[in-house]
Amino acid sequence: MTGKDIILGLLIEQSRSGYEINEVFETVFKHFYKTSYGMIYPTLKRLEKEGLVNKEVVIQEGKPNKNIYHITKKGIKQFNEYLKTPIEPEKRESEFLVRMYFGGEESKPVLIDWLTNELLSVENNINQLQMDYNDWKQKMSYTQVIVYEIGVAQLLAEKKVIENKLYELTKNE
Amino acid sequence: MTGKDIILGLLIEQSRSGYEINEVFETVFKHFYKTSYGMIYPTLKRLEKEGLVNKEVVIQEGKPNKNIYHITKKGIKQFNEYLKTPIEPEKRESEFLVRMYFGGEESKPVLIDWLTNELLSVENNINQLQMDYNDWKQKMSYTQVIVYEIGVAQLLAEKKVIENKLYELTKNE
DNA sequence: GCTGACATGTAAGCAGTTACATGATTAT
DNA sequence: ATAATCATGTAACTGCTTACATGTCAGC
Repeated sequence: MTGKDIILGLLIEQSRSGYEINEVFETVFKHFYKTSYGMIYPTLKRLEKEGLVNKEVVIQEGKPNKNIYHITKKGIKQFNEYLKTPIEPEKRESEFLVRMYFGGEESKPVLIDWLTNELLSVENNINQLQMDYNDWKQKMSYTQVIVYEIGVAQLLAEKKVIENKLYELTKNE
Repeated sequence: MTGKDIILGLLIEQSRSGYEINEVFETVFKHFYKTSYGMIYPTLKRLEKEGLVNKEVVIQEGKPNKNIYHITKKGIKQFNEYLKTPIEPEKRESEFLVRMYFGGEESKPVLIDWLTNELLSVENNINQLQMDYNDWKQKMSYTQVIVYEIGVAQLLAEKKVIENKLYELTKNE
């Protein structure tokens, strides 16, 4: 799975500009895939050259022009080919957990600081996910609800462990 | 955070060979960081050239020789410098969740298949984590127990959601 | 006049991954 | 014989990230 596959999927859902694709990556999607404009624009260009998408220049009032990309038959075919490949195991890189792993010698206040920051970050993610959910739940498919529910459940699980540990670390002071 | 930082951390814990470093990456660690020999050996070589580690060749009976790497003062200093950098947000790439996101048009049997496979994979991860925990809990630091508990909690949370969805999908058949 | 949302791009560099290559020893 | 475990490495490639670069228009 590369950025190309995901962009094709998003363009099958509906025609979009690079900017709009990035908006999708910044809401629900960012909980299981991270990327940047530096990947999106060059990929769209390449996709067009390969005949997998068509570019349409849309002149807007009060806003800069935008390039809307439409999927082609070849693009749909390509995405269906991707769907046949085996699902890769999840890749995860958590610097918070790495630091915790190595943090055995750290003092209580340092651990409390790390855990408190992670708790804040987890709580922000939960809030963002729930806001995204409220905005989009009318349009969400059955499987998208599953994605949302797994995301929230995992964040809540992490939150609970951290809260318990923070309680343990602070109760005797 | 790069592979270099983590290898330095593991060599502060204790002196190890490249092979032994990989063993650590294949147990607890793999739940929050993935890598391969192709990163480990070149990094150890570079670390030695930079004077952050020292190589010792150990001749073994009944096994091939191995290169044990020992951290130097400069290496410890370098690791402490790393510890001062801000913690990067978690990077996650879940192809299962990407497929689910795009899977709105798939038939029930296909969804059941995807969810069942993911459930198996999650259950395997839980079992592996619990086995690692039983093997190492005597030596684990307080913070390593936290890492373990967060890992298990998140996997159990995902398991629960998938089981509920599978029940929903299969009850009316 | 300036901030913020909207909008598109490039180029250098990096931190790996993948595939290949080799070999000893032990257990079956 | 042959599979499994132990053990070390390289070289080509890749897929992105980071930083840079540019610009419009709306609202305050």
